[in-house]
Amino acid sequence: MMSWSRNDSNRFQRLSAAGSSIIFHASIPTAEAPGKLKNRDDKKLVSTDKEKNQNGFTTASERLRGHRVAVEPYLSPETLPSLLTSVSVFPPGPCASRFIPPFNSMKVMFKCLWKNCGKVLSTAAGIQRHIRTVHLGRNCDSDWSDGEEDFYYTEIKLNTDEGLGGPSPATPSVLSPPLPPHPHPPPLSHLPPVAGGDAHRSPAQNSIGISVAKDNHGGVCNGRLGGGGGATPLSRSAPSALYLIHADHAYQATAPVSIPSADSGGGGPAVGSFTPTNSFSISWQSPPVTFTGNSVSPCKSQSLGEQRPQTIAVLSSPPRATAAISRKVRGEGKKCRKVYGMENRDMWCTACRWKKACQRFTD
DNA sequence: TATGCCGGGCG
DNA sequence: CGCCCGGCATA
Ligand SMILES: [Zn+2]
Repeated sequence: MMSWSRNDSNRFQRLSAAGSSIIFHASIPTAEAPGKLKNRDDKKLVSTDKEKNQNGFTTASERLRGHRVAVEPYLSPETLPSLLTSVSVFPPGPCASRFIPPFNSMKVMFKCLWKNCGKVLSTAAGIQRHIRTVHLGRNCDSDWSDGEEDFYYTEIKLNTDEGLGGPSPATPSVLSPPLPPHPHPPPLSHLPPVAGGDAHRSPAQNSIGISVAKDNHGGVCNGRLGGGGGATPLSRSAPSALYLIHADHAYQATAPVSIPSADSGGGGPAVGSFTPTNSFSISWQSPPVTFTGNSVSPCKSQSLGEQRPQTIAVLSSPPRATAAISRKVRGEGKKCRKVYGMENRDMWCTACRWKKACQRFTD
């Protein structure tokens, strides 16, 4: 007759894994398919619960969980109800840095992210003007800008060697043996295709290119989320993942969601045993923390070559007004235990006696 | 460390 | 079910 109220959806479950990932996508995936993201024109959705379900990254995260990967959402300022989610791809090896490597010959372009546009210009001013006039309908004179255009275009870096021709999404091999030290990381398009392991593909066109690797030698983990429509590894809508996007809105706050590794339980030396079976959710609350480097695995010795994750940013629906829905925050009010004390345990409500959620002092 | 309570085990 | 408790997140 009584049911214990539990906010399972808000609970974090432990995940046994070490590793982190960065999701990237060159444009807001708005195609009509599972996992699609809504453009923020949809202001109605802002701050609503529905909005949260709009973003496919949650889903992506959900799936990543199966591969023991961490997802780090970056929140953009509240004025912009958009979310930058970053997931980095860690190649195997003991030391995975999460900084963007200096690419050889890169050419910076600016791509319009407006749905079905994709116009690419070589100057920021140009793209801004394009967006302002074409998409935002601000014919007004030149200069006026509230900065909104910024969110509809992105800076992309193209490898001039490969050009736009090869629509091969970045799919770092993660199962292959660690590469020898390499002064310069190879161009994205040279990355080997998905090596062994299970390659998961979502039928969605909006799939987010995700490749994951565990930086922990103990476990093997290779997953690829999305990237292809149907059975083809390369979707024509996917090539966007090729770009090394660089969202220059550096003011995002981070809300890192990392997956703790192994077991911390009392006594059991369970290091190395993994059981990725729990549910997973992301808290949109952004702690005052900023980017603090790798939180997953400290670089240990071993002179193996180091590879870096490719980092690309992504826009998605805004969390906004989420101050409340973070993780279960223990209620302030004192409960039976504290009120009556251990010695008067018989005065506690039954729930408290059974170590359940107090039903006498609810908050 | 203390508190709150989820998840699971037992009868 | 009622009841208890390990273990974990949080304060
Ligand atoms: Zn109580």
